[in-house]
Amino acid sequence: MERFTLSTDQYGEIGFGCLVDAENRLVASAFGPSLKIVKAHLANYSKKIGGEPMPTDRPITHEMIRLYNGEDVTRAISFNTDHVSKFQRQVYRVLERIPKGKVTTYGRISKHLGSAPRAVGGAVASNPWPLFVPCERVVNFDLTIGNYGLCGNLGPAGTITKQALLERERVPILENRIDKKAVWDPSRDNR
DNA sequence: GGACCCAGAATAA
DNA sequence: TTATTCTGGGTCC
Repeated sequence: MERFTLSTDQYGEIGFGCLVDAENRLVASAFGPSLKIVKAHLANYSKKIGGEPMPTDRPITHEMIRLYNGEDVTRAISFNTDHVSKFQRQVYRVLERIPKGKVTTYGRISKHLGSAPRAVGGAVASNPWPLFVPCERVVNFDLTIGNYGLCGNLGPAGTITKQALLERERVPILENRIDKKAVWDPSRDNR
């Protein structure tokens, strides 16, 4: 049984939480409409991968709130990737390269990786590090916002949250649709 | 292996 | 523009 620390924070109505391992690597993060939901979600995740969370305070949730507000983190975050598949890691590596203020589509990522859009959708949906890995920057082929899961729950609240996040990152949005100018292609820009 | 899942894409109207 | 159909690939048992 691995030991993790669970730190949580409240910012306005929103609850934030981070699961961190003994080496100070981020195992998972979550945010949602209440602290209770976030705690339950992370406790459940921890159980799934065979860990035991101990509550503590860590400044990492402050970094999370910065990201939520469309700001940058103040230090490098290292991730514990032990519990995600190889394919997921490939997808997340692409997500991390999406510049702030830009978006890409499931189809573009799948073409870049030689995979299928729905498979990418599945991988993005199971992103353990929302906000730290910017899964909100992936939208539908037709540039509508698409879905966003809050603690694993899909629904209108997720889409509203996703749009708000993108707006704070200064992604141009015209009537529920991303401006074409903001589209970034993983195959064209190999920084 | 095989069944089932997916936060998509393409097509038709 | 919406509704329907078709996908391929990943994951879990």
